[in-house]
Amino acid sequence: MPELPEIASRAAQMTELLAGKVIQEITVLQPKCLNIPAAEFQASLCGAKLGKTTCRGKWLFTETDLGRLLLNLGMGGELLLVKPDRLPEKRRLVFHFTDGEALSVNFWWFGYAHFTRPDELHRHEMTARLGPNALDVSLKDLAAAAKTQRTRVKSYLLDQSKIAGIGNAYIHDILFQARLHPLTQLITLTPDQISGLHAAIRKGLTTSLEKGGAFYEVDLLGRPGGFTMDDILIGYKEGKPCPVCSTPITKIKTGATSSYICPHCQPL
DNA sequence: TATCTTGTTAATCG
DNA sequence: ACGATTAACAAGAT
Repeated sequence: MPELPEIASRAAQMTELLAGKVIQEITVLQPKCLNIPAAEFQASLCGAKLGKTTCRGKWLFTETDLGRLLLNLGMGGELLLVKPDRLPEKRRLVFHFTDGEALSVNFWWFGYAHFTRPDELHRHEMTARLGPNALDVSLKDLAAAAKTQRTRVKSYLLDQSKIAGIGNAYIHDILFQARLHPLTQLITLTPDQISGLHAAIRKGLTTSLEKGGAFYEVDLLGRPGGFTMDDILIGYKEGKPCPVCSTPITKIKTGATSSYICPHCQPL
């Protein structure tokens, strides 16, 4: 559940469904996703009472009275609240609660479940450098950054230390709505283009956020998000006509990632 | 079999 | 120092 819309809706749901639960036992099926030895992780969180869950970028932060649980679902994953006899086949970690329910954690590639003690919150390297959530970045902030940051617009948007929460799925439509080629130098943007980009970020993310995230991820109860392919303008629609000018959408390589663009609407 | 992928870090080059 | 690029890492689908 990689990007901000999924993470933010999941955080809200976790607070709603998990706050108040007490961890009784933790099953660790994949120790590699932890930041500390499994035994220490289990000992640290057993007996913890869960508080609210918040998010920053692609990270979920669940507060407990014994420390903080940090989750990053990597390139896709599931958090499922189930009865212990209904656990999914694929799982890396299971939190058993004293009320008889269980939270199963899985990711299909690269994910993290980390723990920090209350006095070490600031020492967590992987989240310490995250920038503000994408929806909290003001037009003024973006304009200021665009004056000094010498990089390509796509690289900038994906840089979690600058803006947190945008990934390589939502970025296609964000750049399309802003009418910008991914490889455009940020520093060359006009004030109009910057305000267009700011609006496109908000539009691209809130549309999905309001629908509970993307269809390819499910919530704690196993329900898929309401943001479907029909809501996507050009992303993953190679060869299909651009909704604005009907030019076929193309897929191009942009560094290590791919980008879907309308070559007519987003010239370099 | 080869290649793709919603993420992040580290190493390397210019 | 900084930006760009590549590889690596715990998988699964096509």
